[in-house]
Amino acid sequence: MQTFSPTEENYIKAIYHLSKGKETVATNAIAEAMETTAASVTDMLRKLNDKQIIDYTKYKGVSLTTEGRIIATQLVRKHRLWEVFLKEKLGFAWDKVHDIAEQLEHIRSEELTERLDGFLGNPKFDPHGDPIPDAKGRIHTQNYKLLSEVSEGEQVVVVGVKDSSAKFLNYLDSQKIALGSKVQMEQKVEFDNSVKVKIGDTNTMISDMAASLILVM
Amino acid sequence: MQTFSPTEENYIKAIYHLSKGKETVATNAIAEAMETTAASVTDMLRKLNDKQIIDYTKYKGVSLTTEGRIIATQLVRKHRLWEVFLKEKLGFAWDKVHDIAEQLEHIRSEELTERLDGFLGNPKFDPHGDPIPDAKGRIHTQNYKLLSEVSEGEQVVVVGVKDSSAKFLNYLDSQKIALGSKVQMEQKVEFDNSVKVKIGDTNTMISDMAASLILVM
DNA sequence: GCACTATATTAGTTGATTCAAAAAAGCAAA
DNA sequence: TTTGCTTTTTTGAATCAACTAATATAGTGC
Repeated sequence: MQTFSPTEENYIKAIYHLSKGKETVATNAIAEAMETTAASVTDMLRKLNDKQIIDYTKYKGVSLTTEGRIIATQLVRKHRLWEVFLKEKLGFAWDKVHDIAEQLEHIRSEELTERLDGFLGNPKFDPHGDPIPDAKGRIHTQNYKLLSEVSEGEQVVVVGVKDSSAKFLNYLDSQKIALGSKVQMEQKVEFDNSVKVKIGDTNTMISDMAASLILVM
Repeated sequence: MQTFSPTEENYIKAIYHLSKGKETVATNAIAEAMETTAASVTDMLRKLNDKQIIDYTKYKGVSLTTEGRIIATQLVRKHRLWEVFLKEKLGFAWDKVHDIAEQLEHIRSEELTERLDGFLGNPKFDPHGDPIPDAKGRIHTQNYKLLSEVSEGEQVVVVGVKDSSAKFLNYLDSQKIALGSKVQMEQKVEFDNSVKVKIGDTNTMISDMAASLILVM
């Protein structure tokens, strides 16, 4: 299996992020994002094209190949998992985690990534609220919604949280809310957007703040 | 503050480890340790000498300067802290942690190191039993001894453990042994090397296996 | 001083990354 | 379809880190 230098990986990531929405990414767009010149980018594009990471046609922009997309999502996965670790476990402020994660994402060890994921409780979102791809590179944002968005009468299952601090997890514990819990939306209070839900046989009030951090489907 | 490439850092670490006991380290010794040629080493020595990391006199071998020694111990500190993390938190086997720590030790962030240290409970030893330098680079091996080495009648204070797995820490908890606990050695049993100690007002039997993992002074 | 070993120097290679300047391609309006 | 403009590519080269083979020199034990 071929490996990539940190610089190559950063190019791959940049192309991935710039691809959002667009079919192809322009050379100049990459140059701007990487704070370098178009000439350097063209150089790297030829290299990544040879390695079959991108589909590159001169003057026509680039797109990631399937393999390129896998590499990119794995980088994003690692980056965001490390961000969760830095914030939730080491207590870094959420705005300080990015730069260190930028270094940590280049550590090469699949086993490390998977063990870290498990250790963190398979988080679905990083401290900035961005979704974390799973080991296969899938991001399932669209399937999820927030508990605060569920309609009255609807029954849903808890699949994740956007905040995995000890404080919030303890709160969930005390309310008997866990991953996999079946939750029935009983009533939505207009006044403060809090919600009344039924979990098992008991009714519980949950504030809007908490309900906006609980992911369900 | 000047920074160093991973390769430079590896040279510094090698010189540090080869300095054990000796006054100076020979070029060839470094070449062998780094699996390279003496010529490459000489190159790097000149470079590190210019950066004031080592004292280098041609044909006379090298030694680390004070600054070099600080950098080396910080690298060792980071390496061993990450090893503890990988083993105790992520559940890696002790013989698998070295290679990944070899990568992680090059991550640049003092705050990361100090927060990691705190998160791990300021461990004094890595999974191989090697001592972890503190933030100031000090290694206090000589002050410590194992509980199993204490003489009858002696009173000591618990300052660390060599195994910080949940299993062992739970055991210590149940025996009311914590960091800072005063322990009086009552009796050493010759048959199985277990020890009888007094903690507060209560007497407890501790097996040789456990007593050999508890650091006291 | 001789022979041997350790070390240093020289001169050059490789690979990664970058860039300035010039050329080419694409594009769109006249 | 020509012109003018923008974008992109190519060219040619520079830099840097790391390394090495071959050669020269220093140190050391006898």
